Amino acid sequence: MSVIKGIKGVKDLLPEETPRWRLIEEAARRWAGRYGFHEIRIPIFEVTTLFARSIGASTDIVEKEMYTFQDRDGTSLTLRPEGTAGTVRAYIEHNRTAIPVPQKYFYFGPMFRHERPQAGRLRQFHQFGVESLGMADAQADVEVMALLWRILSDLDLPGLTLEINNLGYTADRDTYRPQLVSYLKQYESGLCANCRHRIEFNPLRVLDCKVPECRAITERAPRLSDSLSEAARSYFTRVLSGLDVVKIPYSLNHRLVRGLDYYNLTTFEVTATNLGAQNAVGAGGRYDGLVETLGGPSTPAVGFALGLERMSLLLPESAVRKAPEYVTIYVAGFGGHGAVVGFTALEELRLGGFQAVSDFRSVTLKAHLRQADRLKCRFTLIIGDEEVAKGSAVLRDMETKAQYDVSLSTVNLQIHSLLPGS
RNA sequence: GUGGGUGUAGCUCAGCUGGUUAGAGCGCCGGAUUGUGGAUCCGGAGGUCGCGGGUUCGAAACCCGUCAUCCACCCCA
Repeated sequence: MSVIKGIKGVKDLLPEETPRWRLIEEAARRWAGRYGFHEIRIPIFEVTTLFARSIGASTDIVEKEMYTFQDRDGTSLTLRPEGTAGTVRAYIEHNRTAIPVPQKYFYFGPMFRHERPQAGRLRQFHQFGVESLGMADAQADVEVMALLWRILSDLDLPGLTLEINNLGYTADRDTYRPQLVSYLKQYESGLCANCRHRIEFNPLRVLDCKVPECRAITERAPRLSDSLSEAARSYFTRVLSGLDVVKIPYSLNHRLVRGLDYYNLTTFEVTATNLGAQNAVGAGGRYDGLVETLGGPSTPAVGFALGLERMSLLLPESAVRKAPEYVTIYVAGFGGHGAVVGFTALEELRLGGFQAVSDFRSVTLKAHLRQADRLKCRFTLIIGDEEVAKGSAVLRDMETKAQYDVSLSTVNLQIHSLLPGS
């Protein structure tokens, strides 16, 4: 019989790893709550056009990375490659605009992108994301970046820097783009094949190409910051001074251009020095046009997403708290009667609120105690045929090796009184 | 989609320029201790040597293909 294996780039999280994930999720949840964000749970798949329209039809994500399939009636559906589109869709669909206060959402969940797996890159990966809808104010940008930074600082992830850039308004980019294009065309032959292609479709992306030759050329290219309108400049100034006020460290990166089309004004990215090639831990920005693009009322918005796998990669082992020390009771029931009585005692303990376990394979006391030791149980309740005959059991403290006789009829009560701290 | 590395026991790996019954450590089960754990000693179970073809008297080893996986490009969180 052939063994069925998991899908390429799709990972199982085994019990050894889930504690560190919980740590990360709890930190994100805790800080999101403090900043007034509320959880939203949106579907894992949507109509394909939602992503094509929001992310941008000519982006790599939409062009070649989506898991798209046909529903039985022929409509094209796709597994969400990110969370903003679905959140905004839900926001519009449920008329959340009608709710007066600014809407601030957060979400957790798997995202899907058909890419070649690599360190820190999977086909099913997980994001924590935040969307702040309704506020066209620099303080909303700062708030979101502060939240991002607070979560990462809380987890003590090493080697992080927050990079930030100003993409300006659409009109600003429209005046800048021709300048950049004409400059790039002068040096077209020196650019990599990819960037030569980008001159036509997405010239701004040439700015964050990593090929050294391209970088040398773009180093002296006209800068977007020089084409920005006064409004965009002063907005960005307010963002930066806001970051100073709340003491969030950042570094300006004029090359920072996001891979999704819907961003404007503030864009930011947190990169790690210790992550290999996939060094972006989280990223986001302002996307004032998106709600309208998706058919809603004009609504300013900012958000970000964090990659949970990458955070997990960075989280030092020492940060993962040991699982809380439960008082675990191992029940060693053995012998013809002991096994039966032990099984009922095991259930009684659980009903009484204890964490209790046993190993039903073990037929000797020795084997039972070895299991109790391996499972790091604090106590073992020994019930053999002798104990059954006497109507009692032996409670062994695995650390001190002290043993107590307890009556089978009142095991729970007696254990309670014997436990440390009672 | 394109490169490169790696696939031998549950895990980590050894196996010299091809040589016959494929090994170690850890883990697992049992015994020494016929009802008392962790240490020690002894024993045991567990392997299509990723898969398919080829070369050879002989292949885990060499060749070809294929699959998986990791890393990088690319892209991004």
